[in-house]
Amino acid sequence: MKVRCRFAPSPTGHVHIGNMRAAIYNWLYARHHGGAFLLRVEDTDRERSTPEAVQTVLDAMTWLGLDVDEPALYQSTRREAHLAAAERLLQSGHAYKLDKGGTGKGEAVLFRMPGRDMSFHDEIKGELHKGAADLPDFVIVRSDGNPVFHLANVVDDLAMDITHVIRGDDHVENTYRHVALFEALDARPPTYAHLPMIVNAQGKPYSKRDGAAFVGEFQEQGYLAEALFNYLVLLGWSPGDDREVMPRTEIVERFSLDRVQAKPAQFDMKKFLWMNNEYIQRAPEAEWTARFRAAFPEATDDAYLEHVIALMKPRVKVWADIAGAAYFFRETFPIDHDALRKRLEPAGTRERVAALRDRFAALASFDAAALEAELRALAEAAGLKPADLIHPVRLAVSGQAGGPSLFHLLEVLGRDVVLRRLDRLGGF
RNA sequence: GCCCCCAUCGUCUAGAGGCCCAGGACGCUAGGUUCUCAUCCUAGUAACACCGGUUCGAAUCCGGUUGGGGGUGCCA
Repeated sequence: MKVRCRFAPSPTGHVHIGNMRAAIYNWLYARHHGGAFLLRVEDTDRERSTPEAVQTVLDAMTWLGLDVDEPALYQSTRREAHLAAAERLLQSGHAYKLDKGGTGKGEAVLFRMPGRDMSFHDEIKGELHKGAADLPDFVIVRSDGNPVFHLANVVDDLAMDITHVIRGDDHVENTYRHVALFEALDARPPTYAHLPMIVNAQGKPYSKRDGAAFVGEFQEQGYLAEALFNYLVLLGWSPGDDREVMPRTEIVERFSLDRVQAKPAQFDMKKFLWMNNEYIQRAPEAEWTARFRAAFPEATDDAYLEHVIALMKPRVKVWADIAGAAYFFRETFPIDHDALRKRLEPAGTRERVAALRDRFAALASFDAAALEAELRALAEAAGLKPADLIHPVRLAVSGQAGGPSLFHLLEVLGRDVVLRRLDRLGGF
């Protein structure tokens, strides 16, 4: 039988990384087995399930490259099917009406559990059991006539011909109900796999308070989709050897549910940042160019841009870091005043920088080697360490305490810009 | 409270009775490279939760304890 997996989010306006990991695992399982990956939008909460909220889910999936094989099924269109199933269960004696709790709100439809101990196989946790006493009947249609999640979920999985349900740990206990529902509907339940949760440093469910928790935030902050994909896959699964940074094709090839952990995993921002860096450094040149152009529309000189990228690349860990290269393109850029003050402190520094400026102005060729020779010569003549000149010059031209090799930086900026910024030092 | 699940370095994990006085990665620390920052290189640090069994032999099997997580809705 062909594998059919699904991702069934309720659109809330945000896509939590825990949900996205479930989507990724479903996608991987389907792709590994040459099956189908489907999307079901559980949009029965009309308040929150706005078109924008649905679009957020779609965007997140597109960004991470989770392609869907069939048109999405919107649960809100399925109400009649859900109610028909309830009616069928009523007819077959698997359900009954009751004013549960005597609320006076009218009668709800309750599903009659089998009244025996139950068990099911979980691909991650193994054989799970529960006693009949802990499996009470439950509502499948509210007294207001609306179907409940459990009913809708099972009826839709049936309609979509789902073979494997890979979802969060919070659904483990629901699974007994779902299995019973499938059986009462004369259907074979799908295979289940419950993923442990993603937790924070305190072991509690990872939330927005712990940092970026939604897919959209990672995208906005300049992380790479492939890095997030790779990191999320490794959060609870490993291929069994020491491979970590893997191309997607390899992950698809090696993925299996039996290597998924049964315990919660902590999201480690440090390691994710490392992972992101692995990917960003390998990003195609065209991507780097596009990112720089987007950040600095004034970058029109291709050769110049190429030089800047070469200098900045190892210092960019997240696309947002590109903003730190502003001094290459603009005359107004952030200045680290504390560092500048400190570097200008030693007596005579300004004068020596001014002298250096004049020497730079007179240079026959404004290249890194010549600049370095000139600066070192002046430093030696003044009885200083090269660093005593390098730091103030760096602050003067870039506003920053750190950055690319100074002499290459100066060469790329060019004589005019460098001289102007050194002159400007007098104003500080 | 009751039910279910889980338990290897700080973190993510390898390990399915001897290959493990436990391996890799991130982190951290110390060196190296260097004009700074980042990168890079080298080394180091650090774990089988605890107590009992089973066995010639246990991180691996069993029981208990402790700790953690999930569930316990006419929410999803």
